[in-house]
Amino acid sequence: MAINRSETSMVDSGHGSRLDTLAVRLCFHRNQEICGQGQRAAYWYRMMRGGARRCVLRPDGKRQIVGLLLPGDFFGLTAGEKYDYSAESVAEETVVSAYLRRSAEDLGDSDPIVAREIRTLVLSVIAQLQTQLFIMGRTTATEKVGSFLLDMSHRLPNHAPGRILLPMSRYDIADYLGISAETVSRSLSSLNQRGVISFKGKRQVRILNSRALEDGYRAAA
Amino acid sequence: MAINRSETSMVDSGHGSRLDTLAVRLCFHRNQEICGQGQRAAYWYRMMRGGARRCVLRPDGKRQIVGLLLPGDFFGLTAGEKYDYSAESVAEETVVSAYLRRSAEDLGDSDPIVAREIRTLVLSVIAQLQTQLFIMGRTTATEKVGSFLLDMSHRLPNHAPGRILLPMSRYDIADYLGISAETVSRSLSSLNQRGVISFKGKRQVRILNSRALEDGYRAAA
DNA sequence: CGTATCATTGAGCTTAGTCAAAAAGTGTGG
DNA sequence: CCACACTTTTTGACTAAGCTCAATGATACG
Repeated sequence: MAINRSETSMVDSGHGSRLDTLAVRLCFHRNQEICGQGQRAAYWYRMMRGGARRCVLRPDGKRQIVGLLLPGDFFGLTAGEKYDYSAESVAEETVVSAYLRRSAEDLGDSDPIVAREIRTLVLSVIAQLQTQLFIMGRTTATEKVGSFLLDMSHRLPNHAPGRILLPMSRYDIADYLGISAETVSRSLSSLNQRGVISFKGKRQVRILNSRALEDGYRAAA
Repeated sequence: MAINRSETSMVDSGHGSRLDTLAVRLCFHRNQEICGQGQRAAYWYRMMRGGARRCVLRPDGKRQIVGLLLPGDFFGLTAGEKYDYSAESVAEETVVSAYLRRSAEDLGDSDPIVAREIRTLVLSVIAQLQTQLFIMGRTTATEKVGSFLLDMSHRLPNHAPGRILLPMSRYDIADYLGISAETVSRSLSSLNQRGVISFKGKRQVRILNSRALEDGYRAAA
């Protein structure tokens, strides 16, 4: 509550979407559950500010992060009746819009324009998931971290180009990329030393050589 | 053409979907391109028989497999105007249904039931992608291969339970899981020796202990 | 029967994970 | 404002997992 520097971005919700008339605004602190795996999927959500991790519980009890939700991202969309993952806020002052699923679908039935809007929105989720698969399919840890940073720089458009303020911890990044937190740290240090990125504090990153990140920069010696 | 033992499955296309009236049937040999990254996305597709790999070309020139398409799977759905990946058949006698995108969307505009059908179909693609992310997020190679086999056994429902006929090569599996082909082979051999799976030939796998695969079987000693 | 592709196995090397500790932030209460 | 506890991040040393290179078996196809 008593945070003055609110550097997280806010999505413009007033772009005239007919769906937005259904939106209800929800606010969360850090590490709060927005929706839970197995619960009835009554709402669709859109991240408006802050961020969240999408996690599933594995049979062996460990949590696995299967996505990061940033401003603009829709989530909680499922074909079945239940959410197939949980979403937990990673930042203070996380704000999401909630759309009652039933209302949204009814609106889609009565209005083809809304139906197309929903379809486009769902297709954008697919595009995001495919990008994530691409990142995770990269071979070395440094490549993954590099692709991750590039993706973040595209999905967090609020700052100056090439400047990123990461809303999540190294541990979240590690679980997201399927590597250890120590390796994330080492990769970042390596990229920093080589002049590919630079830091201001721990969470603010500046990309100096995006080409090197794209090409899958291999640490030589 | 001259293959008598056709062990690939065929999806029942006659479940009364109104979309199916638009379907055009296309047949492919092995390693043929069904749709290409960057081409105009004029069609939606559904795999009916055989299989395909979904690949993207990386900036460094290497291909990366970001998905395997099996009977029942829809693909080629994109928010933008172009396909963001290529699809290449991996089996002989691969059959896909093609739906002219414009027609499908028009039909969705005029018929809310079709609109919901499309939405459900797109949401099922999301579920599939999430499963894939879950598999790729597993830590060890043997866990990935194990999860992969389980996923295949669910997505290839044509055979007796626990029996899988893999339509793709070890190399395709390797690229799909982001590990080397040798490691795939070693993991399979290890699972075989430990009695978790068994082989009949190279491509036909039987799952003997699905629990061990789910739990993320760790090779001890 | 020969050739090409696919699959398995081995040896050595590189990468990343694990365990451990130190350093740098962050928040709280005195 | 400072001391303290707590979390996050970095770094180091060691270990283990998986990659590369290479050779050997299978399998399919002409």
